[in-house]
Amino acid sequence: MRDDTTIIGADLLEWYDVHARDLPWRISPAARAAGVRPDPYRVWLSEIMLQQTTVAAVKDYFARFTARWPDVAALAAAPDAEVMGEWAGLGYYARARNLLKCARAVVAEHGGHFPEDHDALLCLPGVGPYTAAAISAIAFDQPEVVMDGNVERVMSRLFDIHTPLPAAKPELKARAGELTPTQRPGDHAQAVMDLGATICTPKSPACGICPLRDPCAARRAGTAPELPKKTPKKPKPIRHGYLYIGQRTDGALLLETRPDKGLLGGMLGFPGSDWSEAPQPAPPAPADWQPLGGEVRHTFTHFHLVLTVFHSELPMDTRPAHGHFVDKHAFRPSDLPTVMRKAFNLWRGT
DNA sequence: GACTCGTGGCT
DNA sequence: TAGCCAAGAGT
Repeated sequence: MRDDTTIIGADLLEWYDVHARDLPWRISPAARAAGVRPDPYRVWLSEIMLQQTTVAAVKDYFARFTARWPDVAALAAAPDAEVMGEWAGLGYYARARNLLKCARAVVAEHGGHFPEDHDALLCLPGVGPYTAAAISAIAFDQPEVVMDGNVERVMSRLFDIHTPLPAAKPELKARAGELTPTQRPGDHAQAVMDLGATICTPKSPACGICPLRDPCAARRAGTAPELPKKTPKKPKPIRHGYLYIGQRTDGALLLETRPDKGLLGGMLGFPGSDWSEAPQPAPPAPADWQPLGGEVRHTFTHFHLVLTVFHSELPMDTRPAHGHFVDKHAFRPSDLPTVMRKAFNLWRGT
């Protein structure tokens, strides 16, 4: 039967066959039709990187990761510090910690192959409802309902749903489920996301060239640009902190590997105070610490941070209370998360 | 359901 | 400029 949802699905796939984005981790719809299957490892890696992260930001990281670790076994065997360093700058570092846990679990518990079963995928570290469904759909062509920000936006507009997020999620998922076909479910999932990324965009949606402009209820009602509704966000407080860049006489830098839990967990950084309204100075070793001119300003998801950065030369016999010295030639600023790299650049004058 | 958890680009 | 936004997961 050709009900409305079937027509929408067909129009979407027809559009996708022509307008699918060419992405490094993707099999084109033509190749897919010819029987080429995506590499589950690359699908998984891309989906983890793409969580709350733009395609543009992911591309270079994906290329470096796959060049350095071509398969899940290679990644599983990598030292933690190398993976965290390669992830530095991409953000949400729990993803990198879970990435390694997941790779090692796939090797240890699944013989180095990603499980095809949705529930088994959901048990893997860092794989939640979205990613499990995405891997099932894209890598294994299973008719799972893939719900991400794009799908939420497209569904809320297609059906003119004004219930604010996140309360609207169950209804939006139900609508998405009705549209999910049994034929080419993987391409369908990617088609909805491509539509959301290129046509049904958050601001100024290109309704005039949308393949779903006829059935779209929000287009008809003129409400597309204001959907989906969202519950208002809290204002971000300002926190302050002190950071200490110590350089030993031989050029080695005093750094610390941050604890796995919490902000920037598992990442390399300069030692410092807590980040709060009124932080206590916390030099990692007694020295003549001097403040750098200027401050480091950085905004995280839920607060603004202002760091006062101190620097000092440290004698060769320094035994720091916190952190460890990293040889001048072994240190790569690119191993630092962005806020720490800002402090490094302030010190070096860039 | 409410928080925590990064970053860079765009308006 | 300041806020909004991106293929969410874990607690």
